[in-house]
Amino acid sequence: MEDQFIKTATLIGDPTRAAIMWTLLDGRAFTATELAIVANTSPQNISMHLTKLLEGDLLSVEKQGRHKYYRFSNKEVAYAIEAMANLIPKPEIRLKKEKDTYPPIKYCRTCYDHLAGKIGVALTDSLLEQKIILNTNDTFQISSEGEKWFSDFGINIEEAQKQKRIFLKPCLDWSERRNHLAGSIGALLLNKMITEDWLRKTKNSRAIIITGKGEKELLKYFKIVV
Amino acid sequence: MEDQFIKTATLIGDPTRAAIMWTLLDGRAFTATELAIVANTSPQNISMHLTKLLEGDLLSVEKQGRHKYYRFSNKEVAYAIEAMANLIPKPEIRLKKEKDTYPPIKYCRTCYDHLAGKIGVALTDSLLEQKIILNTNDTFQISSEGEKWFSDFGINIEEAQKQKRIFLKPCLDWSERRNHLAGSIGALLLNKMITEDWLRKTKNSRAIIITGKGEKELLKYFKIVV
DNA sequence: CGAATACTTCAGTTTGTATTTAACTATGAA
DNA sequence: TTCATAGTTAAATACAAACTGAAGTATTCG
Repeated sequence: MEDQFIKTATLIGDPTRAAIMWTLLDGRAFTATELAIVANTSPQNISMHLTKLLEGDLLSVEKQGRHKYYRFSNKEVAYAIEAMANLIPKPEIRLKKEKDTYPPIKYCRTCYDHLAGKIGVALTDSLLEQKIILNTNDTFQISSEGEKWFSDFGINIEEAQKQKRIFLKPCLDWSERRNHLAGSIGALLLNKMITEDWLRKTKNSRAIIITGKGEKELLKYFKIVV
Repeated sequence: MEDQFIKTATLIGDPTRAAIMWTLLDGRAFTATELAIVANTSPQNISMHLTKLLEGDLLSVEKQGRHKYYRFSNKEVAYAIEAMANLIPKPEIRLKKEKDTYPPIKYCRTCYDHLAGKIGVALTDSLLEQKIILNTNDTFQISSEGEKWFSDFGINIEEAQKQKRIFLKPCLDWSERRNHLAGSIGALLLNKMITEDWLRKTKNSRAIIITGKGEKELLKYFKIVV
């Protein structure tokens, strides 16, 4: 078992391959050429590395015409890379921006079934600021005003609470190193935004597209600039 | 941020250093010489690698006389290594042992504040088998007999349920790849066993020692052979 | 169809970094 | 004191594995 672990560790621990994994963490699927560009190397070389990652079962491919789309083969891989990203030494000073809107969204992805990425964090911040949810020592709770807010928004909280899965929990986002909403509430919010066509899921990827309607509504409800 | 990630990945991704991390995952603190032995290399070499891991803030040291004890510098490191260990390709066939006791414990460690390692898994299995807890699609629940059992055991469930933290949840163990008890119940069980002197915490490590009394009681209550 | 793009394969070269050899300091035991 | 053990440092060496160049296949597009 030890050698197996060493194999996996050395597989991830090559500069070019680590760059690949880092890029794929964004949730989208990338072509070999795209990965060669971001990893700053030749097509031949990236091809070799991608083969190794495939053999190690860390990635999966899908062929579309003359393109090959690579992405993580399963969520455990994403978890591992996120956990590793979490070990990056923290910057000393965090610049605290005093603005009344949240910074523009660079990308938008789902953390398996709830919203993560910059939008997930911004959304969570906004919910906290509006006191819709409350943070008491890293546990989220819905306030009494929040209960009204969710029902106005069209989400039935009682039903969510009945579900087996954990109702409401924070989930550390690697890119922002801040908590965003997970649990069934996170999933319900995501779902609602998709049915309302604020957001659309993309095929074969964890990435999410923001519609024109979504852009307006996100600004209105959450002061998020897309 | 990308280069930082690459640095971390390559730091872990050297065979000798990966072997070190794998060894330390057990929770105990090891001396440089011990690590050289398990990693199958020379003292000079292990010294070089340990220096790099210290510089990367992945490990911390404590000097005791002429010995230096190395261990993970924080829990995030353990999380990351566990997440990586989770990527190891699963063995095709799982040998299912049909015994009426659980296999001997090789080591015993806490997963931050609940019992993990072989003993944690064996304990959870035993609780499941005795129908003290029930597993319904990867969510644990306490049965009605279980409620009585816990109160007989000296654990007040009602109080635990009032706590903010998640009451009862499974936690995937890297070594056994099986769920064990986390949440407040896991912590309470661990605590109880410590106050009853079945188990003792060791200084400077996540490892746990089983006392003579504990050995008898674990067999009696849970059919666990230590 | 031919030309361009996307990707792969293979053989040869380079290079980064792990390891070895050797000499040194510090602590503990006899 | 003297010897043994624990660990470090520095320079020289070795080597695996990444990379390069050249040539190949497959697909799309005009």
